[in-house]
Amino acid sequence: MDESSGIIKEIKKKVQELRSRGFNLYPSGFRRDITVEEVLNRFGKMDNNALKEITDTFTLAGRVMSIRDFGKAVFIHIKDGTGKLQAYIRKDRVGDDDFAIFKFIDIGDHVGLTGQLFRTKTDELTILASSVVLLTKVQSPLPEKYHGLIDVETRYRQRYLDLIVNDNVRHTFILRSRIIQTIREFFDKENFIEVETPMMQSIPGGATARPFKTYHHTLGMDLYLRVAPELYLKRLVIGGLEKIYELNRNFRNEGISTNHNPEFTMLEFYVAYATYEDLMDLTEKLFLYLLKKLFGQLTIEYQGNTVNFTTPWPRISLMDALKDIGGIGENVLLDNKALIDLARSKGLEIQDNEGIGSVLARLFEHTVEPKLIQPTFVVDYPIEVSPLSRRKDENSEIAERFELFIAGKEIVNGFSELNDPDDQRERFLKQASLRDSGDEEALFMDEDYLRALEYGLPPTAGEGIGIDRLVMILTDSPSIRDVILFPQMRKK
RNA sequence: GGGCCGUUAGCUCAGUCCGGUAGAGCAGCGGACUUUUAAUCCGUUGGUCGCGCGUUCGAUUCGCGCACGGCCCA
Repeated sequence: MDESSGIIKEIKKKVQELRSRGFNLYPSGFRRDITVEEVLNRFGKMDNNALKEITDTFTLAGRVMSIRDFGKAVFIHIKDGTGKLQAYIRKDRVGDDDFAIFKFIDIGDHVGLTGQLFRTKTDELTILASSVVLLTKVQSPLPEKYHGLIDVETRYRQRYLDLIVNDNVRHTFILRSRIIQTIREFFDKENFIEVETPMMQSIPGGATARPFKTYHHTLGMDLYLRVAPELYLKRLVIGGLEKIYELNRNFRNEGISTNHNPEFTMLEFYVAYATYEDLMDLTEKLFLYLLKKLFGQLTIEYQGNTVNFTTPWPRISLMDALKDIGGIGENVLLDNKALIDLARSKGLEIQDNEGIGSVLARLFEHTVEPKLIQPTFVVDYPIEVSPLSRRKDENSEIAERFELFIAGKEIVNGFSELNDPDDQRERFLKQASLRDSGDEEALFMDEDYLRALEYGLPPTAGEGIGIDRLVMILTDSPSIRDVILFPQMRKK
């Protein structure tokens, strides 16, 4: 314990000194009667003459963020959950004893203050303390006030420090909360109900992704953390819950990058008696609601690009996107061997038994996706990469499916649901054979889900929205770790 | 999995190319100061230079390996 650095030793010395004087460094029961934000709202525009009329005293609490010591008087800034306010503590106001104790204060300590408001010479609204109490003593120093905390590793591992020191981080997570709240509000208004389905599943399903595996001791069975709630939500539609959504965590045992965290937040929603085209309309409506409510405008800046959400958004087929945006010639698109050669020449690893639908999808990811800055729906995905989607009536190799791209990122995946149990069984079988040949992302055969489909899933459309990526775009954050409070890190 | 970069005081960073056991600012500590706000002024403490091995008389510096992190690629 005593191997701590000099600065920590100094603080611990103060702690000992104060304790030996019988001081409680962690008292309970202090109550504030106003927050910084309320002070600023009520008195932020008053000049000193107006403030003199206010004879009330106020009691605030907050963390000490800076100290300017003048001997017999001290200026500090305190910060509470709503803002920052200066306090002026004078020996002749708080008394010799309290002032002597106050001299032990460190940056980072929580204090309670009572006093009246005034403006300083430099016109800053300030509370002139008539009493000061220590509410919580820090025993570790805060990062420096001016440069803040920059080291990204420390910011993620000790997010509390990041939040204390970096106001923009705090704003990002407050905005994240408001985004999620507004999404729920939208779906409530649209008469959806929110449901919760299992995170621990005996057969993981709903997305082609490698799952995390765990074990239930009492039941004596393997369980998987869900990669998607999809198959359970469709069971509920079968059960007659016609408009539902779930907004919660998914887990995928895959790499970590600026766009991927092993656990991430997903919104999925389902509408009975609707098609994927209806969902594209609903998605536009949702985004307009979010943008207007949160920003009061339809354009935002993301990493130097202006993104304009004005509807309608273009709807372009995957093949057209490859041709017009990816710059791939029509003759190549229609020639399987040429496509595979092209993909390999771009550095993609294509297995010999890989289907052409998969090659197309991966070429799309590589050549088109990063270029889709403005909101764009891409439609008509190959059936091969859409094992839960309904086939188009006019082309059985194409799915009634869309994805939405914004700022070069896949944000949304939606489709008309496959509700033919026989077709679904065939798709599962195809996935199972992929799994047998080593594809750990392929879907598991799910007899229980097939049984549910036998009872009749009405024509239904469903959609998933990656909430973390959406929050990235709406908060202008370059990495998913900037919008997840505690991103996954290696053990140190 | 591969490539590149980083890891030095509590924080933010120099120094390392060209080897001789380290500096600054802030923070801290002591002192002065009752309207400052990156307060100011005087003085001052603080380091297993990420870890290990190697080369060398001598390694924070050079080499190799490892750990953690970042960016890019797969």
